[in-house]
Amino acid sequence: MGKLTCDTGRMSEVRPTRAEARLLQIERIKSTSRRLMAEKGAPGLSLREVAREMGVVSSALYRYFPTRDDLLTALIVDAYNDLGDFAERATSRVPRDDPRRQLHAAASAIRKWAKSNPHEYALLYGSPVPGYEAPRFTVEPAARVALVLSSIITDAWRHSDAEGRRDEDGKTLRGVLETRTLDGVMPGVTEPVRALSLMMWSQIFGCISFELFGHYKGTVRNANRFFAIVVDETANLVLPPDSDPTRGT
Amino acid sequence: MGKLTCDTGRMSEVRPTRAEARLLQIERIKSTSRRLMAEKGAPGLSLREVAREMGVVSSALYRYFPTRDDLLTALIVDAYNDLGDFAERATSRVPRDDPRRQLHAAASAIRKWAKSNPHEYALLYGSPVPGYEAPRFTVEPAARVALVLSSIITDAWRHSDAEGRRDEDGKTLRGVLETRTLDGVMPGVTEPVRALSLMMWSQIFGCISFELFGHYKGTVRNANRFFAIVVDETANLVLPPDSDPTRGT
DNA sequence: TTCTATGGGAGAGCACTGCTCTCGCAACAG
DNA sequence: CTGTTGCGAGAGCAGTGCTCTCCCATAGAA
Repeated sequence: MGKLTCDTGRMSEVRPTRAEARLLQIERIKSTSRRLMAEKGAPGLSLREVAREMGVVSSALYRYFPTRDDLLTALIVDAYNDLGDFAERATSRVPRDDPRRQLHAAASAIRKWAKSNPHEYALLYGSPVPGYEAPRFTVEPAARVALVLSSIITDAWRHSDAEGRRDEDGKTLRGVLETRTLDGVMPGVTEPVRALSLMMWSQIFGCISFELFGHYKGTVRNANRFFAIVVDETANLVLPPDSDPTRGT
Repeated sequence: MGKLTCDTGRMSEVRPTRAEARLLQIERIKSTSRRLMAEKGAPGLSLREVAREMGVVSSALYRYFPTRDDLLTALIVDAYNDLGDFAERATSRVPRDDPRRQLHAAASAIRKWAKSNPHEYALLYGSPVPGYEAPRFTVEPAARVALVLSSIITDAWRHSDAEGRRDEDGKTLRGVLETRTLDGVMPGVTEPVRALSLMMWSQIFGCISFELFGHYKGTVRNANRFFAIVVDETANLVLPPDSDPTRGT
């Protein structure tokens, strides 16, 4: 299907080719779905409504997505990538020698994205759709988001003179983490710091979920500042002690 | 695990009265729904299937729950109470002078409940059903769960000689938390400890959600021990330094 | 006991959903 | 110019939440 006949030397193409039109239509379906999802939420997303909105009959969509779940999967992948991009860009705007501020920037970006795309956030980090098994190719875009946080921590330790916290008796953490994965993602970081990084990861998303899903109602008044405090506290656990440029050494 | 048995307790009457029959039928609807939900998940819960399972026509259910959301709300309230009971009982089995073990017991109980009732957990702490606004009377049962954790911490500080961490400059935490609520729930606990307690709360549920929703796949191998480590680390933040009976003073 | 009001199940029906299938048209390839 | 292929239209199936009407057994009043 993806065969492009490029040797025909076709010049000024006013109309898009079949393959281009297909990609364009896929993009139109996804953006319409995103718009409707923003209004009514992911589980309420209706193929028929998407079609109606596009001025097309519902069965036409099945030419592009064989099932509703496949459309959702495409939206999930896009959302992961969007969030990953957003967090990466926010992080890269902070000087590399200030990992604490980098963490704050990354975490705030994630939270900001979540608050402006609540339904897509819920799709990624809320309850998984029952009976829906995330396909293989969603894990790589999903990992990008976590990678933003982990690489800040890894870099901080790489450029630090401090010794990472060690597993004192050497037994506490044996077999707790998947070393195979983490050796690649957080090279040179001690096991306890890796564990605390995973802890920070779930802490950040736990906070955002609680805020977004309304569990803080009645206890947290200023969610912005509370979130900043939480990030700062967990940063203390995962960053080397000499990592704050303003704070001496 | 805390399953509700609908027992009229009345022996004199062979046939139940109208009111009793009604309560009994409500209980039957809820338990059938719970069973189906355990198989197919909350969003896939179908009134018609519940009715079919009960050997009754679907419209009959509307005599008891005016809408599907009302049935879900009833299930949510029951689930919060069930989880709250379970966590309370687990906590009360640990001596009061060991708050750290109490926290471990409470957190483990919550996690255990979540793993044996994953769909109900998702209903409580996953993405909220879109367009569904949790009614007033769900917040009290919801608060019970958080109360288990917060009262362990409050008790620990009450029976401790240590001074709770103070808000040094007095400005950092001003207006961050809802003092009105927390004064009642965590009396005599300093503001930073309250904030860290909320942090612990979302940390615990964040971990459980990540584990249950599959986000730890590829990074955490032994979730039991990882969870214990996380609880222990956060316990360090919220408990008074002299609170461990085994550790001197 | 008799009468009547009420509660609750049965069943039809409406508008909606995901999904399948067939048909016919238009753009492409050889 | 002649297949082949891609794609939209439309009908149709089984399922959904929910409403409405009908009808009967029961509970309470006379």
